[in-house]
Parts: sequence; C-alpha cells; structure tokens
Amino acid sequence: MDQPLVDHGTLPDRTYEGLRDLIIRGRLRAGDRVRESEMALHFHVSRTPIREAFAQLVHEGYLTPISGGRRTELAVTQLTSDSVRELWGMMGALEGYAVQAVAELPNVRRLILVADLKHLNNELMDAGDHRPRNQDRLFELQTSFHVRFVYESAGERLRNVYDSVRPHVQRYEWVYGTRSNASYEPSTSEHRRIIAAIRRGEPAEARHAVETHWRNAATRTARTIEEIPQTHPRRAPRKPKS
Amino acid sequence: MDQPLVDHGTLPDRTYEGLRDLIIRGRLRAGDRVRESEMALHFHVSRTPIREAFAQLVHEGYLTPISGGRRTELAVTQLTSDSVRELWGMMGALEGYAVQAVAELPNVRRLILVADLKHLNNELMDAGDHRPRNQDRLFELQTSFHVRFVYESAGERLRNVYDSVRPHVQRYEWVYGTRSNASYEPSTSEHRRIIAAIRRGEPAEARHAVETHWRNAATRTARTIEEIPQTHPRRAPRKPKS
DNA sequence: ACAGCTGTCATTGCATACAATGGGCCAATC
DNA sequence: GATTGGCCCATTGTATGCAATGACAGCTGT
Repeated sequence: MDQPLVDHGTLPDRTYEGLRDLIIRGRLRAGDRVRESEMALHFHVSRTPIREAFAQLVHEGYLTPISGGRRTELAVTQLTSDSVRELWGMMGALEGYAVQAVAELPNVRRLILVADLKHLNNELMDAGDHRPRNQDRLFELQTSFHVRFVYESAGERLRNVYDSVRPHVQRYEWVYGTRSNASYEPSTSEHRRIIAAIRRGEPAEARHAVETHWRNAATRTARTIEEIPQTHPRRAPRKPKS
Repeated sequence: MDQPLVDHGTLPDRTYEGLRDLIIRGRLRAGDRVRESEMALHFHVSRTPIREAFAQLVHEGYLTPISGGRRTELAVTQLTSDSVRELWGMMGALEGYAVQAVAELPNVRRLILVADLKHLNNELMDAGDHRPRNQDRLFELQTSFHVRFVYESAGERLRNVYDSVRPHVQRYEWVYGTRSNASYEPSTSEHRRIIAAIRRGEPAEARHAVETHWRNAATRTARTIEEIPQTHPRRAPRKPKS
C-alpha cells in the first residue's frame, strides 16, 4: 500500500516524486485535502521532508492553498479545460522549438532517431488496439515518444522546463486514458507526420507537425475534461465527540 | 546590508525571493558556496525556511550540488553561453506562443496594449541613452515591456512557467547590462516591430517578430557571456587553528 | 430555524536538537 | 617531495518540540 520510495535521492525529493505520482495517477484526486502529518505517516518520514515536498508541489501548481490565511491548508489542484489548452499550447511551443534543432541534426543521428520513433509509435499503436487497455503501458509509451526527440537536442535548461510541464500534462492524460475509450489513432497518425518531417530534415515542417499535434490533442483532451464533475474541496472530517 | 524581506508571504517564500535576487543581481556570484547556517544568519531566520528555499533554487537550477554524495553542498550555478541560447530560445517559444493570442484580441484592448508598449519602449530608449546608465531602471523597463504583453493573454499555467524562466534570463541580462556598453538600440527597434505586428493584429507576424527579437538578443548576450572569466567553485576556507 | 459568536483543538509555521556524512588537514610512509 | 590513510569537525539530513492560527462544533439570542 505504501509507496516503496526508491532508495536514491534525498527524502524530500523522493516524497516529492511519490506525492506527484499519487496526484498524476489520480490516487489523490482533485480537491482532496493533504495534511503534513498524514503524509508523513504514509511515507514513513517526519514532517520536515514532507513540508519541502509540499512547498515544491504548491510552487508548481499541483497543490493549491485553500483559505489563504497565514496557516495555509492545501488541497490537490482542480482539473480545468483552460489548463489543458494552456499546457498543451506550451508543450507545442516547447517541443516545436526543440524539434527544429532535431530536424537539423546530421543524417546518421537523425535516422537512428527516426527508427526509434517509428518503433515507439508502432508499439503505441499496438497498445492502443490491445484489449483490455493497459493504461500504464499507453501512458509510458505516449511519454517516451515525445521525450525521445525532445531530449535528443535539448540542453539542461530546456529539459528542466520541459520536465516541469510534462507531468502536468500526464496528469490530464491519465484522466483522459482512464475515462474515455477514445482511439489513439489520431495521435499515432499525427506522430507519423512528425517522424516524416524529421526524416526529411525539414525544421519548419517538423515544428508545424508538432504544433498541430498538440493543438488537436488539446481539443480531444479538453472535451473529456469538461465532462468530469468537479469534485469539491473536501474538508477534514471532525473527530466525533466520544 | 541585510535584505529587508518584505513582510508578506511565508518565510521560505521570502528567503527564496531574497536569495534569488542576490543571485540575479550578482551579489552572490557564479561558483560561490552557499551554506544553510550562513544564510540563516543573513536573513535572521532558522535553517528550516532556508532549506526550503535552497531546495527550490536547486530545482530551478540557480544552485547546483557540488560533489553529489548524500550530503550535498551547494554553489551558485555557472553562467554559460549555451544556457543563454537555450533560455532565449525558450523565451522566444513561450512569448511567441503568447503573442499570437494577443494579436487576436479585440481592437480596443489591443490598442490600449499597444499604447502601453510604445510608452514602455520609449522610456527604455530614453533610459538607454541616459548617462550614467541607470542599471536598475533599464532592468525594470526591459522586463516590464515583455511581461506587459505576455500577461495580457496568459493564464495561470503559462504565467507560472514564464515566471520561472524569466528570472534566469534576468540574471544574464544583469551581467550583460553591467558588463557591456552595448547600445539598447537593436532591442528597442525590434520591440517596435513587435508592437507594429500587434497593432495590425497579425498573429503570425507578431510571433515571428518576437522570435527574431529573442534570437538576435541571444547572439548579443552570448557574446558578452563568453568574455566573462569562469569563476571556480570556491570551497569553504578552513578556520585557522587557534 | 437560523445567524452570529466563541472556545477548542487539529494543523501549520518555524526553530532547534541530534545524527550522520564526507572534505580536507595532518602524520606517517614511500 | 609526493602519496596514502585516518581522524576531526564543519555542514547537511532528519526528527521533534513549541507557539500560533483559524476551522468548526456547539451555544446563544433572535
């Protein structure tokens, strides 16, 4: 039941990852209160590392202060279709920027990359057709495809920003994947256009293909999110008088 | 001498801001060791808020762990021309994305914005001509111009990412401003092209103007950064035996 | 019934105590 | 003089203590 908390990295880092994962994978749902002591118990650490992790998660927008006094209680941030459009727009902008450099790489390296991308996309197609859906695998492949080409050219700074946006996207993708039976076909076929542009070494086309992909994906995802009932911030239940 | 630490927000947040400002404005220089207890003394707080601030700054890349054991010592991250190219590229991508939406705003709102931008750009031109240079003012105006139009259309998520990248850029701009006597003319004239495209309501042109501006600025800034001698990570001096 | 008030206590904010690590000085050795 | 090994202590990592805050149950008056 407890997260294993892989044994490398500092405690705050690991609890940060653990908590973020609980949120991304919907184990902690939008509106859920999170308490320091509760999470300290859950992760078998003291409140100090938890506090650091919380601060980080607030800063990045996974947790939101409710009732903004000096003593701020925290809850998991709501999902909104506006956020989808913004996040997807940024992914388009960032990946579009990255893919331009990728399309200008020397032939050999580009063709190796293209082969990898084709492989990943094929696996994604297979996984999309497979029944019952393996949500974790789809999730993994979806991410791998994009990370594969972004990391090919990105330096430290871009990675940093990209890696801070991507988990937000993943949170929505998780909901999309578990909620809808929508085909992964539009996505994989858009991926093929991206691959083709990279193969031909056309920066402008590659960028356009990436941006179009994210724009379309935004529409698909936003529709799903709008159907989800808002869960209200649930307050702590008061311990009944004995 | 001590930072005043404006009295709103939590202690960790305020020390985070304070520390980041020390780094951006070169008061803490690339390679400088930072110690928890030292900063706790400086900001008149305990180590706990400092730790949170440090964690944040590491995550965002202002501080870098040196000697990655379990007990990680921290130093201010080096300035590199590679980072300039990446950061400026991202700013181009993000602002380019934002400015498209701005150029599609209804006429009235767009024209008010255009008037503001012209005003800011004129002030920037004046400040650029003024001798002696008022570095703080140039710094302020430079930022205001860009923030003005980005915030005009950006939602919460974009602001969050934008605001996390911008201070990095500012750190380099500060160095550029204090190191070089380079004219602000290229910059302000590129600003005018951006303004013109917004006024005409041309998203594609506006985006192109913004991207071109950041690409050119990258070249100007990278040149300056490359001239700066690398300061080496300075280790803690050992207290002499008494 | 319902609005406003109040005391209580769950919970957070910050400080500090204690444990543990590893950097670097020094001595011993080659 | 250069190199190795071992110890010390500066510094970080984590836990815990204590004060302050503000949410809410229950009371009171209308």
